[in-house]
Amino acid sequence: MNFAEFSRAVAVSRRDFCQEMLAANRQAIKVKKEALAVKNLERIFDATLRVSNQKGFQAMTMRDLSKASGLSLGALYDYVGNKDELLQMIQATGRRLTGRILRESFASLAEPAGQLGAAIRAHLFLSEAMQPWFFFSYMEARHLGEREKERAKESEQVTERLFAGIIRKGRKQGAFGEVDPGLAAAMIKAMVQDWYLKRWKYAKRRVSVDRYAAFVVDAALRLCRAGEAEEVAAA
Amino acid sequence: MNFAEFSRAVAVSRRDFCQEMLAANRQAIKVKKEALAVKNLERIFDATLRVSNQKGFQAMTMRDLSKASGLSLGALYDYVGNKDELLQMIQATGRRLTGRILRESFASLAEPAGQLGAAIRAHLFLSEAMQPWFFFSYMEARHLGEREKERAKESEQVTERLFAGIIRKGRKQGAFGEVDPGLAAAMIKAMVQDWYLKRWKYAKRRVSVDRYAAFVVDAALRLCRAGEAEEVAAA
DNA sequence: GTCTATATACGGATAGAC
DNA sequence: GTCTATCCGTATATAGAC
Repeated sequence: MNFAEFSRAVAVSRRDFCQEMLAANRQAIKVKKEALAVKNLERIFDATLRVSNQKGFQAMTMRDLSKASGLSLGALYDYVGNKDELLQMIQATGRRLTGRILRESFASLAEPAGQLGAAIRAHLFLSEAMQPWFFFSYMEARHLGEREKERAKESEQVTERLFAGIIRKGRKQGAFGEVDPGLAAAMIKAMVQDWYLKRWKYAKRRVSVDRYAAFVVDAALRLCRAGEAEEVAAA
Repeated sequence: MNFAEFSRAVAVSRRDFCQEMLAANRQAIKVKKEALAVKNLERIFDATLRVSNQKGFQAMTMRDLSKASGLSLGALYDYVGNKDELLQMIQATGRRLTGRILRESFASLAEPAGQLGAAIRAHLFLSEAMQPWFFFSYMEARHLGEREKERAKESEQVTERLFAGIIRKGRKQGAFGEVDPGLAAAMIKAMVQDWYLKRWKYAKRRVSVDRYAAFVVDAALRLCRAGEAEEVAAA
């Protein structure tokens, strides 16, 4: 599976995001016409991520958002309630969407090495398709309330446990060598995260997602085949 | 070299930091008594990181800072000029300090594998000793002006080039196998960064710096001995 | 549904007493 | 050197016209 194939198979466009967001907040959004509401939510969503990812959500004023979205200050408040709710709304929608897609994306494979590769690719490709949200989510997570912050951490750990689970199974089956599944999973997560946090770096070097994915999968497998490699190093 | 040894050898206390900061901003700071100025700078520095790392620098008001540092609003302005200068001052001081220590910390070793391990450890231990600053610096970098932002990116790339240089040399000497030095360096950097960005995670699992360092060094060497490991996997 | 105008509050920075 | 009191700009959120 490469990124082009992934994009064709999974629906994660801005429109999909905003439809999900509207559905989950139907009562709070004052505008009734479905199509219009989605259209304007898209403008708000887009503007929020664009401005926030440049100067931070805190520093973005509602006037900034008004200018960037093309809606007046008054109109904005027909959609968002207040600035804080806007943040919560975006975070919650994103987590729901990514969670669902990740869960769906690797039930099929059986062999641990294949599973690990598929999980890493699913993650990377998802973060590529929704890069602005992933970046935003990471950077603004600590500005949320305690409850939401815990959810964000939990979300990170779910991913890691998923990797760790595959590694643990691989060890039992003898496909992988001696390696701490928890730490190995954390390292994989860190490598995946670097892709959407340091876009500028990889863009500068003209590294594509597909090449990056191949490298990370390779690095992960090397790490997990630790026991065998160790003997070589010692020999 | 473990963390305890590193701590004994290198001076990176909060006091050291603030002395450096005072020296570099002597003309801007109105308070003349050296010892007093350092003491209050420590309180300001400490409070800034504590509050910022919780709610973000932008969201921290000067009133927050006043309360957290124990100095009055008026007194603060005898030390900081304005809020923006405070940010710049902390960033510049930290970069100078870390840059100097890193450069000094591995001239001695000759063999590539040893050098790579030493460089990784130096980085990790430094980020451990100055964790609040590293976290702050990472999170607030994008809120700086364009010029300072470029400096932050440059600072990241300097580190990476350092890793990449060692790997490249190792390949030439035959100590390492087939691996992209640039990407491998980026992965190492990502793993090192995870330590100070996700403290909560490792604290929860009771992973020490020393254990983390051992794991990362091991992972890095495995990655760089790619060529050899590959043959094993294929066999 | 969307706009402009505005009430109300809060933050940065300073003046001047102690 | 440090404090309190205050100025002034700007932010959020709403009311009410169109």
